[in-house]
Order: sequence, then C-alpha cells, then structure tokens
Amino acid sequence: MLTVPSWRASFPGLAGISEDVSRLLDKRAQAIQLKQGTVIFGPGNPAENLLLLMSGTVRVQQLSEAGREIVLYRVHAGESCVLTTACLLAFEDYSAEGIAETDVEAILIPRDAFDELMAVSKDFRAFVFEAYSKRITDLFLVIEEIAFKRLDIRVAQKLLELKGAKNTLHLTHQQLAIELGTAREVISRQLKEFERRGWLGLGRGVIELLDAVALGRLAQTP
Amino acid sequence: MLTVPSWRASFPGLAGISEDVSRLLDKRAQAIQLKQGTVIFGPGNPAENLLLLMSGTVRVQQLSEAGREIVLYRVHAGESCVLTTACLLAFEDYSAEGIAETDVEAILIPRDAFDELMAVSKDFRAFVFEAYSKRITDLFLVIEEIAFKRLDIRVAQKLLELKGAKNTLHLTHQQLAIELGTAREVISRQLKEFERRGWLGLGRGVIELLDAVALGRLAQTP
DNA sequence: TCCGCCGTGTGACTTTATCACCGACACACC
DNA sequence: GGTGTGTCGGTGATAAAGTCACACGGCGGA
Repeated sequence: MLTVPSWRASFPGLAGISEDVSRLLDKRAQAIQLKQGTVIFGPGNPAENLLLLMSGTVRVQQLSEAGREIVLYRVHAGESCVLTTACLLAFEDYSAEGIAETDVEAILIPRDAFDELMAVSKDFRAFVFEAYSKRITDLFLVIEEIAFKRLDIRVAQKLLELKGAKNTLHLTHQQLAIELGTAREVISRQLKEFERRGWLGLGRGVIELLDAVALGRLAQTP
Repeated sequence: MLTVPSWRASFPGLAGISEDVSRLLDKRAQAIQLKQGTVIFGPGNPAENLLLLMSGTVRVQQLSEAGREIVLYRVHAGESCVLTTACLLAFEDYSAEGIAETDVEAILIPRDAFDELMAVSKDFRAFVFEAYSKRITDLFLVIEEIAFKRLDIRVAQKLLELKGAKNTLHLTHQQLAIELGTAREVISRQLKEFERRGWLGLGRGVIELLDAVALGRLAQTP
C-alpha cells in the first residue's frame, strides 16, 4: 500500500484508472530517453508505439515535396503523441515527422498494449480521445491561420508564443519561417519592419523582444 | 441463419466483426435520413453520435472569425464521420461544421454504444482508427496545399475532382473559392484565364470543362 | 590564413489577396 | 409587361506575400 512514485502522476488524464489497469500499464510501459534532435517518427519509419511525454517537447512538422516545411504542433510534457496512434493501428503512412526538440523522457506503450488498454479501460479511452481532440483542434487552427490570417499578426503571435521567461529568442529567420510555413525572406523583411518600429532587436540567430506590449497588441488584432 | 440484408454490407471495415458485436450494433444503431443542407454538427451543437454514411456525402468545413470558409474534407458513402467522435468522447467544442451536401442516409451510433463497441471489439477499434487516419492525412494534405501549392494548380485539381461523369459542373465561383479557402475574385480571374486558354466554358453557375487533358497536365505539375 | 558555409539583406518581379464598385441576370410581385 | 431585390460575375487599383537571384559578412575548420 505504499505509494510508488509513479510516472503516472504527470498525466492527470490517467489519474482515475483502476488498480488492474494501472498494473497493466506498469507491466507493459517502458521508460525511454531521447536525445535532442532524434527523429521519433517520419516518412519511412512510422511510429510503432504510443508516447507519453514526461519531460521535454516534441515538434511535429510537415514536409512538402518542394522541400518546404511547416510546424503543425508541439507535444509538451504531460501530453501524448496520439496522432501517431492513428497510423499505429491503421498502418497508414504519415507525411509528417516528429522530432525531439529537447532531450526527452517518455513512456512508451507498445501497439498491442495500447489496444488492450483501449479495450479494458474507459478512462484510458477518454484520455486518448481527449488528446485526439486537442490535436485536431490544433490542426484546425493551423489551417485557419495559414488560410486567413495576416502574416505580420502571425509573426507577432509566434514570437510571443516561443519566448520563454526572458525576452530573448535564439532562433534563425529560417526556423521562424518554418514555424509559419512561409519563406525566409518574407520573415526577414517582417522582422526588419518590427525592428524599425523599435519592437525588436535583431542579431545573428537572436531576436530580442523590446516592446512585447506592442507586439501583443498586434497579435490581438482579429 | 438466414442472411439479413444488413446495412453493414456497406462498410467493409466492419465485415469481420463477431456475432455478438453484430447483435450489439443492430440493437443500438439507428437508421436516419437527412435532407440536403442539414447542419449535422457545428459550433454550438456538437455531434452526439457517430455517423456511418450509407448514401450521400457530408461536407466538413471550417468557418473563420472573419466569415470566410474553407472545405476540409468530405465524408462519402461507406465512410464515417469519425472526427466528431473526438469531441463525442472528449466534449470539446468544434470550430468546424458538417453539412449534408446531398440527401443522406446514415446509421447513427449513440455515444455510449460507441464507447461500448470500442471496448468489446478489436475490429471496431481498427475501423475507427483507420477512419481517423484517413481524415488526419486529409487535413495534412489541406495544410500542405494551402501553404505551398500554387492556386492555378489547385483550381485545376479541384475542378477535376469535383466533376462527375459529365464535364459540366454546377457551382458558383464563390463555392469554388470556399473549396480552396480563397476569395471569389481570385477564382473568377483564374477561371477567366482558363477560359481564355480554351480550357473552360463559363456560364452563370456553370463551368464546363472543355479540355480536361490540359487541366490534368496543369494539375499534375509539382 | 583562407576557404566555404551559414545567416541575413535586398532588388525586381510574380502571384495572391483585398477593397470598392459595377452591370447583368433571375425571380417574385405588382 | 414593368419594377424591385438579391445573387452572380467582372474589373481596376492597390497591398500583401511569395519567388528568384545574388551579394555581403562573420565565423569556424582545414
């Protein structure tokens, strides 16, 4: 009856699961570590397992035939890489790839254990579908933004989203272009314009937010 | 032991289900008919059931705040409206809406029956995840196209995709603009250009494909 | 030290989006 | 038959975004 310090504490969605499901998880789940930059799944090597992230983030992005890229969403600690489960059970190939953006600790649930958990646990099903729901609404948001939103607004939003506690971002114009699915030159010019307005300071591979308030105002505009 | 002429014949993915699951389906599933134009789910009225389409098509589209729209995908006969199941179990609101594009006959599976089926039937789980997989790759495709593909190519593709057996399409420039998530004027000019090249004949609410081969060539270009 | 790569800047041009407004047709109603 | 009224499509002007080609400078490795 002692409380085992379980990884499951990180996943509120799994809090309510029953004793025996819990044991099943403990038996079949496996902790892994991934170095920053590891390609977790992608064209050619489909995901074989469900991942639950303990720490770090995974970036999921789409590659176009022409070699351009766009970031679809990020999986953070406490979340799961569920969209991979779609191909996990349906065997269909993915055109997206997942990359460990930082070092990552994760729990790995093999395909058959995933299926068994879906069968036996209502809570696990709810957990999975909730995660699906979040990802799909993320995708809908991406579609809405690239189709209908002005780029300056999206750049401002993305800068505020990516900045951490400090107001300094370490990323290149090219990386920012991939975040938004556009071209590097377009981003360069946009950042230049923000710099001209005194909102940003620009350096090689560094962007400093000087006026987050002004950026926030722009980001708010509908 | 007589074969009941079952609706399930329309769904190859459900062919292999066992006797008792089959009985469960028959008991809980319910046939419905929907008139063309019916809003099946949308902001404000989330889907309460899983739909399996017997006949007709459902168009799923996204509405932007600014009032613009884009078609995300279509559900055809023999397919299911699975993405709604994500919110069906996770209760999250959808920003997309589903509309019966034609008169529709469908099988309706209530939420609790859906959950029970997920629990008891491996085949049903496979069916659901396969449907998910298809939809999600559809969404990825939409993202790739609006982000990276030239509009003239997308117009050509869409014209060929929407045309039936005949080479005559009944849709307005506005509708075509919604298909592609762009503006009506842009479509008008593009169609005009195709007409100038002799590829199309244009009338009020009518587009006639005169040179499908040329359109196909354009649609192929990477 | 020098070469080469990477990140960035820029000009010229094309494509796409936006805004404002117009005319034409279709249908309903007098 | 005329007269609204709403839908559909056409167009010009302008702005935003994407594309292409190339130049510059820093910095790290050979």
